[in-house]
Amino acid sequence: MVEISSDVIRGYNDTMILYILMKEPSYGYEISKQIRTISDEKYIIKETTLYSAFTRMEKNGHIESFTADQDPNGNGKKRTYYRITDAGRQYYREKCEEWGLTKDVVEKFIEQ
Amino acid sequence: MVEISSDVIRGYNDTMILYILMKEPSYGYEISKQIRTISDEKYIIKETTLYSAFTRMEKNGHIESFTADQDPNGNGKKRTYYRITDAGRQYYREKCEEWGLTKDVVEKFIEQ
DNA sequence: CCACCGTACTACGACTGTCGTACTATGACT
DNA sequence: AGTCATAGTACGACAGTCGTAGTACGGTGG
Repeated sequence: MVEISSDVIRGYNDTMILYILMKEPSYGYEISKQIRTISDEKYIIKETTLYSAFTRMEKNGHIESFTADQDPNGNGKKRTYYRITDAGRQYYREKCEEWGLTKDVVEKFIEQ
Repeated sequence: MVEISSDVIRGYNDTMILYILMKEPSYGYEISKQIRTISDEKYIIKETTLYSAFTRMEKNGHIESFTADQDPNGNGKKRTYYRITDAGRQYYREKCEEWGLTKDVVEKFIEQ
């Protein structure tokens, strides 16, 4: 049974990051820009929140990091990329399920 | 303009409490039972979370406490009741608006 | 008669995630 | 020469939640 957690955005930052990494590996700056555009500028994740999420998520095994050149010509400049793992995909699916539940619960207490 | 906050359930506990207090003043134990039943047993607020919410909310001016007899016959046993203030009602309305925004944002990152 | 359950809390401390602030470093543009 | 965009790292504060525990009272069951 899906357990409802006590954090939502606080818990859903990880979910947003995973959603982006589902398509292809990416890196911090790019992910933050994507979150901004996908949310229509309504949510701008703080840098520190994002990078501390990476650390946590890598520890949890939801993502893996690797370094790659900034441009394909490979002139030395490196970036840290992240790629979603199977555990991360699994976690994402669970969070999506949990969201349905959470939304239903919260909406019972919301008017309009 | 409504700002999106980073906490949802974490921030919506207060909203749930206010929702209940909109109807009539109530007290801790009763509120916790109502949250459980309204949410169809899907969300059970922890006692410590609830009572620390009361302290915070009274400090914020969203609720007011008063003591009253446990039963109308008034045989000495007292309970701490809480009543919503105008500021609390205002806050509740804002949170409801914010919820619409938050939901839309989160759902852009959710599949299904 | 005593143990336990439901009621109605309070106290304390730990933990987690977020966020403010600040700093580094590079390349492009002006 | 200065500023902006990029791409981060480090550190510490803070808020809200939660585990644990303890108090107190009344009613019910064995």
